[in-house]
Amino acid sequence: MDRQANGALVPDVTLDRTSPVPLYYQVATRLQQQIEEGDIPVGSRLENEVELADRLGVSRPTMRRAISYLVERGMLVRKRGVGTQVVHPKVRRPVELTSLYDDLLKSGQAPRTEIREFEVRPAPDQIAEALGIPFGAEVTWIERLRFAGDEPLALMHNAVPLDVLRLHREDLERNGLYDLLRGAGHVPRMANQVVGARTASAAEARILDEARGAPLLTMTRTAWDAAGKAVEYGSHLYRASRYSFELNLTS
Amino acid sequence: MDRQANGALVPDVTLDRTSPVPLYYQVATRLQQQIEEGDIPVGSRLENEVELADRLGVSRPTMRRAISYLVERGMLVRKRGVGTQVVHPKVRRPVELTSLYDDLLKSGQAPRTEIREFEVRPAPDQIAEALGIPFGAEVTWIERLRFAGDEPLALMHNAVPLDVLRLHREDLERNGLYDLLRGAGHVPRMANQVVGARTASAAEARILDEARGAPLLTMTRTAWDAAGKAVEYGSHLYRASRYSFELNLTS
DNA sequence: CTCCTCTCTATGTCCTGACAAAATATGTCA
DNA sequence: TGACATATTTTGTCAGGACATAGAGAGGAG
Repeated sequence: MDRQANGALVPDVTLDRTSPVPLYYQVATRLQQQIEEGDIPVGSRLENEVELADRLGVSRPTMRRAISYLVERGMLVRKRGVGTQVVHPKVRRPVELTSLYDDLLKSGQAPRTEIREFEVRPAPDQIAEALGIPFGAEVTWIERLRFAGDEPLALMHNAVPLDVLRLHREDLERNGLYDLLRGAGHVPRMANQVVGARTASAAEARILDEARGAPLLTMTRTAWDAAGKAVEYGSHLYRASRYSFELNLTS
Repeated sequence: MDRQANGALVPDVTLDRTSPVPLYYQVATRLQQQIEEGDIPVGSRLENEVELADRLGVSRPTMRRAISYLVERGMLVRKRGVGTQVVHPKVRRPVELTSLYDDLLKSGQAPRTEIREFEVRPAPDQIAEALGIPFGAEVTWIERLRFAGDEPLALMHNAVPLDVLRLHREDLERNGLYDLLRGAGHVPRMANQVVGARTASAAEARILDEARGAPLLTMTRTAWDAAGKAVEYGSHLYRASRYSFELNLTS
């Protein structure tokens, strides 16, 4: 019924209409696989939407939605009147919102964290403003030192509003802050970051095992969940000799 | 016909069906205005899709597309079975891909650029690899010093493949590099950036009017156009005392 | 031979209609 | 009164059709 013998054999259609996972998503995933495996070479044009939809046995809107999904992720490019092309694989991931902990985990280095300070106290005005909470409202204030292997990598300061998450020191020793936030249902979804640089003070140098005057990367961030509620403020110092930020931007 | 007297007055419907600008976009723009002007308060729930569509005289898919557009831009949040909410205004712009020149223009400071070097020459291997062009292929190589007001701000090095754009020194003196790229039809759409820090060498310090050993922000970037073609490689140095990167991340 | 126009193709926009699923509100029964 | 089942509301998914519009190439006129 949904198979046509138009010369070439139709590759196994793996769509499952009884599955709870949306059709358009199944189609998109299937397309993505074919692209990543090289079945559809980089730079080549896809079949046109109508034929593709026909061949897979879905409607054109569904097909379009699948393609749109991959276009938004930077994998395909559409041109009206021309067709849809596969773009260079080098640029396929948009910016991600990860914590240093996640970054280290992915790169295979064993992250270790030393909690140097942990207390509940009123937020300084500047931080209260960044978080959008009343002046003087209480937050959990944390100072942590992050190691990669044996060497210190970053000195991190965080403030978490009490009504977002009631932090415990033991949890923080085992998990990254972002994991805990996610677990509490406050998934960080948007963030504003400012990245700068300065030289290390004597105290900072001692903690980070650097020379005084060594260059440091600074990063301050406020993160919000999907509902727009501020869930975390952070002000971090990274050893520039050991760390840099990598970003993939789009648009 | 398309106006109903259901208690409150229907605000002037500004949709123009003869206009070439898509209906869904007109609707989205209109919604965005109402949100930004506070007509629809932060945190409040929108009318449901069906009623909204009815009231504006468009179909539900069109209405959905308009809403989806604003959801993707981080302005609205949808929850099935609940409704659509306006999120906090603080987090509404995704990452943007701009050049320093654009940044300065927007912030009202008069940007000035001094071209210190300008030549066509074979790309160093490292840069050729970043651009994905053959080793030894020729590029336009530029060194520029960027001023904000009277003070130097950044020392910038760029490489542009010859087949992307045949640069002229005079053009570059009047326009930002990204403007020129856009004008040539190679709109930068994706980029990979690495941000780090180091201290200034004696030569760099002299050029940037800093003390030797002063902290500098480093940024190297490769940018691609929509078709995945690499259009620019850049390696820049910023005075940390005068500049920092601001990023808005999502997801 | 060059330039214009026309046609063909592919994506872009928009509609109507329908059912599914999640979250909340309501109602019923013990 | 309280807990469970049910109804309602709202977004999510999907179909199929219609017309608009941009890009590219073919063909004809000068």
